[in-house]
Amino acid sequence: MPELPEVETIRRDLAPALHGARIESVRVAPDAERMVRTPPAGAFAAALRGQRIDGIERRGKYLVLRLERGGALIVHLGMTGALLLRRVGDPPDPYTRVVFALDGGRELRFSDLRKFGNLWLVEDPAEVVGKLGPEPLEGLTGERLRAMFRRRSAPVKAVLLDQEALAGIGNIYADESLFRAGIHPLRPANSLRRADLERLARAIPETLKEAMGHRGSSYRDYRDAEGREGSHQFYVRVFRRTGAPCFVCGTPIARIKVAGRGTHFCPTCQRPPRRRASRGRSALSSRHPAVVP
DNA sequence: CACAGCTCCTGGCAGC
DNA sequence: TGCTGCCAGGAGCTGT
Repeated sequence: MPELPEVETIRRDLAPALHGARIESVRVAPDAERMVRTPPAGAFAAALRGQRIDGIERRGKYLVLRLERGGALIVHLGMTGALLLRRVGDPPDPYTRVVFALDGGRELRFSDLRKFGNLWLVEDPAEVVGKLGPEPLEGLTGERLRAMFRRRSAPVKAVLLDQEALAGIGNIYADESLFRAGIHPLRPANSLRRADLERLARAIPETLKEAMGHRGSSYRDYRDAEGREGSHQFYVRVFRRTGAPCFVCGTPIARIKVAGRGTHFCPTCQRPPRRRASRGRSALSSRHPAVVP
């Protein structure tokens, strides 16, 4: 699953090759037209023909390809998307949904088994990435997290996955960051104490940078622009290590569901939240019984 | 507004 | 062996 470290790895791979490249033509597979969000696939392909790529940026998990004549091609890789830099005539890549033919006999292929990926051609990138929260690698502090979490009673992991809160963190790095910070994924975000927030503000960029050093994590589908796997899956502390011993204390890693996602943590290193009051009559409410009409 | 739950999509895999 | 049905999950959408 491409999250920030994977998308940034792809961006760095593609940047030198794509800078100044000219798009000769674009082909969208008929069964993948809905992956092109705007404009309609035909207009999308026509408008890109002849455009030169001016630069490639990343915002959260989105890649923003600036076009010389203005506007931007924006790509989100979804769950299983890959952007592969190939040459015309190279062996076909399975699940290729969109092909950008470039000058010099090169091709940029968008392969995506599950079709969760999306593409946009827009005048202003803010139309797509404008609502994203801040970049976690740019000046994250405990204070900023506190402001972000202030009105959020959802589990802290759910808020970390919210791209409008913080951009670029997905399921792997949410679990890894919370482990590194020693915070239980079910703690309500707005219940974190200042020390928790400071540790989390350090843990998130550390986790992301370490993963980038390993060129991302490949579980099944992630590939870089050359089709190679990352290696960070061999270095994760908790993600998909259910039942295996915690590297710190030896306790078996637990797996629960949070915000609909498989969630992995160490029950010893990440202390559970204070249990909520039971739904039955609490001592408090029985002292103040509701007035029955 | 915040949040939970549903939807999309497909290959892999458990269970029968 | 081969079928059925469940699972994985990013993000957009709906309902509360």
